[in-house]
Amino acid sequence: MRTSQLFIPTLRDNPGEAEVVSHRLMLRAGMIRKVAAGIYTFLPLGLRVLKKIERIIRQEMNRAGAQELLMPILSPAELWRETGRWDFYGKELLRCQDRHDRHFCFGPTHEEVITDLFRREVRSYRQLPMNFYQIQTKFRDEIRPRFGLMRGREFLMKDAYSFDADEAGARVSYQKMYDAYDRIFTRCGLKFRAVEADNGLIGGTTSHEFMVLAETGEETLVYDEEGSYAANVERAELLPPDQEDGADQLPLETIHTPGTKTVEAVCALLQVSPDRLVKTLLYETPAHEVVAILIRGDHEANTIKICRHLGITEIALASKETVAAVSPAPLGFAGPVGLQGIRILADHGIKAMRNFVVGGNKPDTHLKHANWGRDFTVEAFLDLRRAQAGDPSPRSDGRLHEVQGIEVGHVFLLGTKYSKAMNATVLDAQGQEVPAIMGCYGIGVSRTAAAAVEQNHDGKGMVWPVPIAPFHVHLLPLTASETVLKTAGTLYDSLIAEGVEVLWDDRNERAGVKFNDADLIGTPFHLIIGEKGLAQGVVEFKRRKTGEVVNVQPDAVQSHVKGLLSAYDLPR
RNA sequence: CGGGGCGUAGCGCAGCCCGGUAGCGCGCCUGCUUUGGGAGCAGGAUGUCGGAGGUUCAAAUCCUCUCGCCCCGACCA
Repeated sequence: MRTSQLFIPTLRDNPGEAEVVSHRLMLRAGMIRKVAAGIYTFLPLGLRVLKKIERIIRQEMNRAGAQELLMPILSPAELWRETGRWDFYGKELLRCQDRHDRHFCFGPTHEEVITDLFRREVRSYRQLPMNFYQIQTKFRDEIRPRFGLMRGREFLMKDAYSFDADEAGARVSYQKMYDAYDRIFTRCGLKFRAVEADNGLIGGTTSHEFMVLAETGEETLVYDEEGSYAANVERAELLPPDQEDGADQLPLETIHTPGTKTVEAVCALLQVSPDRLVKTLLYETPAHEVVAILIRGDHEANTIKICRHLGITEIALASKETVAAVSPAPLGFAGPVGLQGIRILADHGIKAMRNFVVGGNKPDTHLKHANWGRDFTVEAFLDLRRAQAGDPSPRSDGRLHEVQGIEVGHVFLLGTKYSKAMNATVLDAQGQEVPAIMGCYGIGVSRTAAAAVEQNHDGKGMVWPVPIAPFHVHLLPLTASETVLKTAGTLYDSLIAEGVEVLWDDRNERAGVKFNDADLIGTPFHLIIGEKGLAQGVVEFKRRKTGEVVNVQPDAVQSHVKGLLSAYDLPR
């Protein structure tokens, strides 16, 4: 493709609207343009990347036995009412009405639509397993779209849904998808990690997230170097301590600690380390129950774990007013000793502690040498805190490490949540009607493109992994001289004939402009043709990622490129 | 939804405090020269100053309302 025939409006300056690197570079490289908050047009170059990713996904989904179909963007309210999600999904579900005042929504996901299809068409366990997928535009009316393609409202997603007659079959279907995802992101040329994840509101029992590793990722993952455990930090399990502190219990001491509201301040004043302190966090449930959570001073509470233990979906730190109603202590001085009428749950790290410091449950007071059991009663010791680097792995003798990631895929074993709600059943071998066991599997296609940039860029621009690069080779004739143009034309034709995707910068621009645009666009290989090289009978091949340059004779270019590309499993 | 910031030429910005000719750089158009890391010279085009009201002889500038965008938080497959 010639640059003169491809709309690539590159920008020299950083657009003011973009903060994160993928957003900035994709705008600058002329890949995307914003239409409204979280809504983008893909320009030709950006679309080529999406299509590459799509091709890899299609191949691997098909190989895994899934069948492609295409569902509508709009779906009728009735289906969503059946599962209760018409109300439950909240404002993220963008709704509209047609001319007959019938209610519809823009699909944020398609469990309802696919389950409706399934129940109408499939009768017998003999037809299973089945797995349907589509690559389609989704709409989620996010509270705050941001970071360009990373969290758009309209985005391209691959979603798949598996149906099985029994749990064992469902696990096989799940594993197939897990393996397919592993191949997909590997083939995309991305560094990623699959981690155990929280099922959240979608329900079900098992889920894994596929995370592209990037410092700018919003998600935090923990893993042990043995490879035995990797999880989203919000999910990461921590085992109870295996031994308790056997020290003698010392007498409780009251200490005057005016103005020391933070863990740091208390530790500085009392000359103790934070791991000798227990903080008392007062949370309020949606039903206005106040719960005290005890966490070691150097640890952080994990609200998702707290919610799971309490069997609720959301919880927030109690307001000043609520705190005042249950404790005479102002914020910063809450403590478990003498706390009346509310549940006290402790992270199991507390179980190993003796003679620790707690808030005094009254103004300007802390207590030293507090002990659970003697000074206050804990309803239960549970896993309530957020994992952090250095914590012991729950599956090995190793320690956990932390790394940032971008969620690009999520696989769920759903169970029967949707099939039961919508009465999607098949007859099993005994002639009994059983609800289908479902799984659902998503890949954010446009987000994968953005994540690839977050992971692969430098000061000059993007550095695309070869399999998803918009082009393989960027052909850069540096002058308009006859020999240079002739060589460029010949090489272009010979590479195109071999199926190599070449972007030929045929603009009458100076070398610097072409180099800078090429670096910005980030095509993996630059084929540079200049007078200097031709005088010595060579053209130059530059690898974008390393800047490494090799001279090649024009005759040898075709085989050289074939050699370079043969190292990759390219989508066809 | 809470907090913060920003809307002035295609892009990046200045001007606003202290009201009085709408500017700079890049880009764009024409011509000539130039051509290995964002060229030079000469000439040229481009603005409902986000929108609506108000104050004023006079509003990009002051006031009120509104719309949009970005960032932080809450939230999130």
